[in-house]
Amino acid sequence: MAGRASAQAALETRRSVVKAAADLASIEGLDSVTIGRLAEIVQMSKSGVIGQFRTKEALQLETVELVFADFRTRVWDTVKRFPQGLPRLLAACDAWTEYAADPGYPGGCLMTQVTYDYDGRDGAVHERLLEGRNQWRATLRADLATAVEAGDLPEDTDVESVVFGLESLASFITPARLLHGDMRAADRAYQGMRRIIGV
Amino acid sequence: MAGRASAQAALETRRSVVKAAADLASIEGLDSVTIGRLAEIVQMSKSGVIGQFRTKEALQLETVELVFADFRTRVWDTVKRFPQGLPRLLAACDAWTEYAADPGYPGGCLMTQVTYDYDGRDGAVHERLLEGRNQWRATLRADLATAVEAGDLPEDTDVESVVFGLESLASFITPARLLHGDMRAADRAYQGMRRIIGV
DNA sequence: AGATTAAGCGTACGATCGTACGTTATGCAA
DNA sequence: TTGCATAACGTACGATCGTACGCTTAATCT
Repeated sequence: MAGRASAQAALETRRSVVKAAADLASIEGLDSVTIGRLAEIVQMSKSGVIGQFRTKEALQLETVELVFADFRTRVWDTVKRFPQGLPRLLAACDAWTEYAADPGYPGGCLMTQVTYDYDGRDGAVHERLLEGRNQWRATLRADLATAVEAGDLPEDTDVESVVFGLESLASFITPARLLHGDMRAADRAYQGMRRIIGV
Repeated sequence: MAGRASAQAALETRRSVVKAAADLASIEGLDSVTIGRLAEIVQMSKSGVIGQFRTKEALQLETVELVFADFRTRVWDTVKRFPQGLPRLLAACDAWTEYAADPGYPGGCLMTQVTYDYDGRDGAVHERLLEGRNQWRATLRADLATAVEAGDLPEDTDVESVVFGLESLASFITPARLLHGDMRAADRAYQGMRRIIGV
């Protein structure tokens, strides 16, 4: 059996490949994902796999896009209706830690994995990652600023350092679970976030 | 010029290879370090490089050993003379964040890199990493327990969650520096640690 | 219906991977 | 001085890497 030219089927293929790439990347890192192993997983030929993306970097970028989409769905969409400020911030911390603890990938939170993998490299993936994270940071900053204006947080709150703290705590959930077997990592992270915020 | 059988020279070779491996690993991760590229860096043949270690995993393990040795020197040795309890804990946080911000490797703190790289994998590196980190966690716990006993910290301090918070904050210094260009990451981490500890 | 487009396959390529092997040259002990 | 241990070399191996190319086949469009 050879190729079928249905555009819909092709889209499904793309998705299955990207999903497999994300699963693999969550364990071993995005850049040890290999066309050959992907082909084996989705039961296709190497050329069939790469043909969808033309280049490996394009596949990696699409995988990163999936990560952001997941994060948006699981975290951002669940809190965007909260009133901006402290309520939304706390809801975000809750959804965030819960997502990091159960991201739906076998090797843990892919957002975390990709962040630590590409922080020190150059290239399109690094750039896209930075952009995506900055978007999230901006909403955190906005909520913090609103909370300060509303008087829910002290006037001298160091917004930038609080953002740093929140990102730190969320990012350590995966290694705490996988390395130390800490099954309460999400709770600890949320608890820490409240201390960092000061509430 | 061919081999010289001086044991001392061989030791120097080992060290230069491991050092190069650590430098490379700090940027791209320990397991994308390649015998061939190491050989190129230290100006030796591939067989000369691997001959020192027999297998690549042994080289990786020795690299991890270097990481722990560095951490011990830069962090532990500078605080071990402090009185156990809150004083030593705070001194440790100071040395720890400073180390993470300036670890002496081009791609950032190698301890962090290896942790996030091998947390979800099996094998000897994972095992050794876990053991080494647990050792450090034990001293943190000891200082926290002593601080509680001494009345420097509240009775209901959740030791395990505090340890989680400290590790989180220290581990985010590298990505904050490399990804977001945050040059005050170490300060933010130290500041966050004090909030987590509650002092 | 026939023509066009594209999905997926098979094969091949040059590189590079980790490792094994035998050789050469050196330092140290007997 | 002779002999042994070993550092480092060169070469070779089978695998796998990412990518390029042409082919077959099926869906879509005129």
